[in-house]
Amino acid sequence: MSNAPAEARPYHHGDLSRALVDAARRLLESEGPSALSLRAVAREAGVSPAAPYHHFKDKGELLDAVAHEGWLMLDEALGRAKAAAPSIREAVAELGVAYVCFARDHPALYRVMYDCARDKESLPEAMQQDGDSAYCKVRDTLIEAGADPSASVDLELATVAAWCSAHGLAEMTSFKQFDPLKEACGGETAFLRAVFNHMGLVRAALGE
Amino acid sequence: MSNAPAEARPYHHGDLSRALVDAARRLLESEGPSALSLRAVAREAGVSPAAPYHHFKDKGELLDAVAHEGWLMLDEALGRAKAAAPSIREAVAELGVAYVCFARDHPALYRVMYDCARDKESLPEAMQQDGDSAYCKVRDTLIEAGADPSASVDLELATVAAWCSAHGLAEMTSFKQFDPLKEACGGETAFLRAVFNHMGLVRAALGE
DNA sequence: TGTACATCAGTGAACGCGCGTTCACTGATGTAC
DNA sequence: TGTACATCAGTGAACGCGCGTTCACTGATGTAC
Repeated sequence: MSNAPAEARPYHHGDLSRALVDAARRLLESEGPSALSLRAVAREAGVSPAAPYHHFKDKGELLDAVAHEGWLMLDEALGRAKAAAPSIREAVAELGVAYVCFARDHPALYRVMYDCARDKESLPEAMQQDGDSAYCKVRDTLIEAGADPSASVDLELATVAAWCSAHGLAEMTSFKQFDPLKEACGGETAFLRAVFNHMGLVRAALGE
Repeated sequence: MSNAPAEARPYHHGDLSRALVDAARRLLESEGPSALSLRAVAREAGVSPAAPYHHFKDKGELLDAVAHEGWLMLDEALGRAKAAAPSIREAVAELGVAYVCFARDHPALYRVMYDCARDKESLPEAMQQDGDSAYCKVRDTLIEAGADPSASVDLELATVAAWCSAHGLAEMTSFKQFDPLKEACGGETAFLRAVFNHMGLVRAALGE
């Protein structure tokens, strides 16, 4: 399973921290979050259980690195969705759909991202500060769609509302109860759009 | 810590399954979800590690019982909120606020509820079938507020939208990033109401 | 009412397991002279 | 260019731990006669 088979790898790995994060992600995809032990990650990377300690202080620090990577991937996914949106008014909903699809396609990684955040009772700092972050993309898109950037509290509230909606839907959409509804809407994506529609986020952001 | 101290308890407990679920909830409140092992629950209930197996097939079944209790508590909390709402139009937002407050006040229990659901990829069956369930309360309230009960897909979508919004906000509100915004809104409850406002759920449910 | 006996609901010791982490170690690498 | 040596990044064995679960057991309870 390891990307770098044992016989090819020299004694010094070269970039073990990178390899460990990759191994963790592979494990998450195949086994789920409960399988993500430090030992399992080391095993997956083809390295002894003690090796990770040369690169991460403890298990938490490795998990943080994995989560960080997850947030970067989410940023990119939302960036792509925004670029692909047919109009600025539809862009908010498209961001929402892309967000939920990211969670659906990487459920274990998504879980780790929020588990880490909950441990610190804080979302990643970059989320509010880095203009490339998913959160800032949502806020900027609301502005482009016509929200008043000088009404800063309202703008933040609208961004939070959108973010929460997407997160809530992301966690719900995998429940089988919603299968009939998805079908009635004509597929999962149509279902997601329909739910977002019912939240009226853009209208609310514009004060309509 | 046990409700029934060892010296007072007879050899046969009387209602150990009840006591185990209570012990589990006490543990959740004090130690969080990660402390919820079968052994810890037995310990907290003042009973040997093997005793629970006379009442629950395995750990999962005990957890399910705990989660079930959580859902009942949530049903009651929403029932109280609905009864206390000043008008039917405000009732939806009040349900949302009550939902989030429940999650804030019982964070570990709330987590277990959804962890169990995710394991089965299904919310509790009672949620859709039992008119007393939290989910049905939300749907009924939307109808009372004027949503068209014959437009069943739209009604379900609106209910899902409301539920997802509340769940999303419940998971977000504990992050410290939102502290300034809460303050700007004049307290946590005002913040919650403001976010729900920005979701425009009732308006959307009415097709406005 | 008393007694024999089946059943129920506990006990406590033990099982094997995987975990996070530490430790003394060693092989590989880079640098100073 | 060669060599001594410090440093880096691995190894593998071991630590103690708490876990879920099983087992043979035993004390308490309820029932049939």
